[in-house]
Amino acid sequence: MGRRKIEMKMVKDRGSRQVTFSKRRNGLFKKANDLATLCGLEIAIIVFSPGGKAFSFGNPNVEEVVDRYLNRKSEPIPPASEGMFEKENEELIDLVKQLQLEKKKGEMLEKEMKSRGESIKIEDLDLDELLKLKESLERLRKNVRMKESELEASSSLLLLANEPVVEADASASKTSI
Amino acid sequence: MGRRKIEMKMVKDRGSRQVTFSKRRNGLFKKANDLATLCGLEIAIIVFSPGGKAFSFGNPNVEEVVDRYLNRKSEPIPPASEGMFEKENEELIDLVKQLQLEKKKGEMLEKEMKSRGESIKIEDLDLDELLKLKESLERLRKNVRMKESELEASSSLLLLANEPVVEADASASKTSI
DNA sequence: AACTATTTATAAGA
DNA sequence: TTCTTATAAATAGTT
Repeated sequence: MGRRKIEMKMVKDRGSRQVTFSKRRNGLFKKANDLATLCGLEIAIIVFSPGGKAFSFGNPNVEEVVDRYLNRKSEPIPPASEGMFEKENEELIDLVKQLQLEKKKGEMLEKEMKSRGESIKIEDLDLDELLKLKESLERLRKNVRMKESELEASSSLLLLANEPVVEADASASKTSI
Repeated sequence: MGRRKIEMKMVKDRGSRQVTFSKRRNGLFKKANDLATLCGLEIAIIVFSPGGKAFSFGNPNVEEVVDRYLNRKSEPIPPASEGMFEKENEELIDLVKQLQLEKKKGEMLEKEMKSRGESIKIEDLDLDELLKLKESLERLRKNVRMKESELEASSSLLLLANEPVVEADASASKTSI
């Protein structure tokens, strides 16, 4: 589905096959996510890459769907309640406030992480969450930039991301995450 | 993908939802079949229809893929090395990609948030993104926990290595997140 | 189920 | 690898 139609048989070239796999896996997972969203249903995809590595997508998660499938149970997904959103809102507000605090204090988050050293636990949900939010904001940076009329918003996000503003130059256009 | 673009939220009308499900399930399974054919790999999809009925696709079959997925031996975490780091790094990247796929699911939370009139000094667009992100993070939490054992080592490393992002050029090592 | 006007996915290319 | 872009494929609304 691109420049040319391709034969539906195994791609011979190893490199091309890996590229095809990566692209189509992303597309497949997106389709699955769309389906889950549009129809509000449970779905799981498990795929082993040409290299033998397992990739998976699940709504709400792979294990739950697989378990339901293997045990032929059919429990409806509990709908989100009003109270739950209230709770989430409070958490979000706290998160944003924390991030704003980080913005003012500069490298506080990094220092905090370092000071806690090896004893840090993945179970520390707040910190874990902040880290992932930071990661996501890094990705958002690109999208926001695409909207030329919102450069200030971009700046805000960059500040919120608590990262130094690193303008990509010609030789450093590669962005992790 | 048709006469009009549709909102990525649950289709309200039951009939329409069923039609959407049927069409997109066929499309999804075809995509999965194409991927399996082109790349010669194992894949399984399990999905429960809005009516609670199970549909599945598997190459070579669902059971084999699920069994391989559930019984794969958790690979011993190799001693810290650059190679190991990159491997785990990519795994985290995949998780974040899944997070991004799900970030559109925060619509209700978003509206609820706005109705409360909480005035956080960020542009609406940015706030929207943050809200979606927050929802995504909540939904991703389970998956992250599932991967916990695999990611713990790398996560700790990433936390400790939370230096300002260094954009990699051709000669630099890939170290960001 | 079929039909199309559009949107989306993606094979090549850069 | 990431990003374009020309083209193939999927599909929403309709018949």
